[in-house]
Amino acid sequence: MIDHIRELILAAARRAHADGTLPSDAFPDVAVETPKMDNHGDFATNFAMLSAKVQKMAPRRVAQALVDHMVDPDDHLDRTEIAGPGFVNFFLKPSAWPPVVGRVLSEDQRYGASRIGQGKRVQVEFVSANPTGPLHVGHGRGAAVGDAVANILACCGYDVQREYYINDSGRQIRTLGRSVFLRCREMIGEAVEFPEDCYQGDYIRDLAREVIDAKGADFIRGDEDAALNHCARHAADAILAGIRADLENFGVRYDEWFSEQRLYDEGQVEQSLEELKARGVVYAKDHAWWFNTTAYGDEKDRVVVRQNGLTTYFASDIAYHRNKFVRGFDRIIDVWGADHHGYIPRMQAAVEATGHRREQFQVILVQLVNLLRGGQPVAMSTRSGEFVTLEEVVAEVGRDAARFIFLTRAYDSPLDFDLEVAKQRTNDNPVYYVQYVHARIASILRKAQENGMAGLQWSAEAGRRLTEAEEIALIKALDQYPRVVDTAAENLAPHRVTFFLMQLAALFHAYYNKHRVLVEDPQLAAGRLGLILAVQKVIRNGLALLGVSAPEQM
RNA sequence: GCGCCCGUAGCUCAGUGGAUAGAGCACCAGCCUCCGGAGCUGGGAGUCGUUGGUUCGAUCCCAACCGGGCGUACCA
Repeated sequence: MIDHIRELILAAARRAHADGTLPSDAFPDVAVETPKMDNHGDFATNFAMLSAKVQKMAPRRVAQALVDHMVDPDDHLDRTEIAGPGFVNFFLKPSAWPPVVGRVLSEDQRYGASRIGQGKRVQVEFVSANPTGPLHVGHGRGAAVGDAVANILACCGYDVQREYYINDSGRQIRTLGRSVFLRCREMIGEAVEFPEDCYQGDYIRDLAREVIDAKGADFIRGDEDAALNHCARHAADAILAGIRADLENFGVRYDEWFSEQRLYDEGQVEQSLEELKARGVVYAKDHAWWFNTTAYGDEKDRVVVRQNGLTTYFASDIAYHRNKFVRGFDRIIDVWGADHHGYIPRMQAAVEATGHRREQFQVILVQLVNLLRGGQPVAMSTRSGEFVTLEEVVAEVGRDAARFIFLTRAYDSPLDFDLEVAKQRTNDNPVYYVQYVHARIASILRKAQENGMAGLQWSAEAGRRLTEAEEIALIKALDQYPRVVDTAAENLAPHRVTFFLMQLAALFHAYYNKHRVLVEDPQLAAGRLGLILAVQKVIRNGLALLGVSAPEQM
């Protein structure tokens, strides 16, 4: 509907320019909004205020020119008015709204989809936790955000790929191997001092037990390098398998699991460094190689090859992001924990230095999760080994509740996640509030079947019977949904969808409590059944974007 | 010190330059012979951290300051 209003405004402006009322044809981007107050109409535009300067006319006179030239072929407008400093307010006839229901019903699962992505290839890389320990709740938030962003972009016409980057080389894996190896030696009765910089969690002991069971105590006592390597490989493989299982259980499926080691094996790290040396942005100093990231806005240059000849993590990350573009993505999005924000400038430098535009690379910085139980903080520390894993959270509160709650905040806002609240089936817990609408409508539809009302079909005639204020309010909300999805895509902000769904759910519950759907009058019943079916479809579509199920019964 | 994020109702948070700033929770008072009460209706609550600036118009953009979080490795 909003696009329709925009067309009316633009057409009126063109007409006004054609007959000389408006001197300039330099029209601003037509902004149409839905005013907060009912007495400001269903839609309003600030066209006149934005145009005043270029038209050299007072805003209210520009507004008058628009109103005078407004043509309404569909007969949707009840009236227009000029208000305040120069707003043009549009009041629609009630009859303008019901056709929206018909559109939702016919577009069905496609309702809300758009083509703003123009088929551009975009990659969303998320979670990418090092395979040195199980996923925790923070990773869960990143997974929920990344997956939902990918869903939303796909819905808006982007060609989306989901990727997990596996940090399977480097020091952390060696530390992991050493941690397991030392626990092995402990278990076969040797006195060892377990260093603080090793991984402390109980899962390390479990892995050590597996190694001993498979290879025997003599293997641990034998060649130390061989044992260490085996421990590292076994631990990394086992932990990665666990991560994959956790994510699958969380409803996240990746298109690609990309190995860091592969970049080394294929010589891509070396190749990208050589390219950067050739371009003169990587230089030698103090027996190390440095990337001139300050030239791209970083606060200091960064080492890519250390004095000892080993590459840094940054070096492989340069190669990795170069590789992403080589694979043909127009745009790449990384989802990181907020504690990595200091890393952004050097990564932007890498993207630009490898010949791409800064806007082609975006980072979603997800703020931390405060895990609570009954209002009390739950201790979370990887070092002490005391943390609540994603797997445990999902097992306790369920996948749907976890995903929904992760998406009830803007990602740049810290999130309190209370386990007790998350598993409660009360209105403290918004996921059930929304899902309940879907189930309740399903129940009404079942009831309609039983009552022999299944044959009632939506029609324009039935739509004309939808005149109650609550019905118009619901339809207006349905009408806004496609714009909500577009805005969520433009801002990479899934919580917009979450908030919309809670609002739509509230409107439905209010309607339900006030009006009966299954009434005697067949036309009215047909109209109301069509309306609630449309609500159900939008709830389902929206929940799907969030990766949350839409149950028929609860 | 420097950099990034955040300061909005008692609490948790929405609000990507528009008119009189919203929701949930909490608190108080009501609503089930009727399609699912995991629901609904009504009520109070604010110098949008402070001060300047840009603008016809600022919670939103800019600057400075105050307060909180995070980061500031030849770690990953």
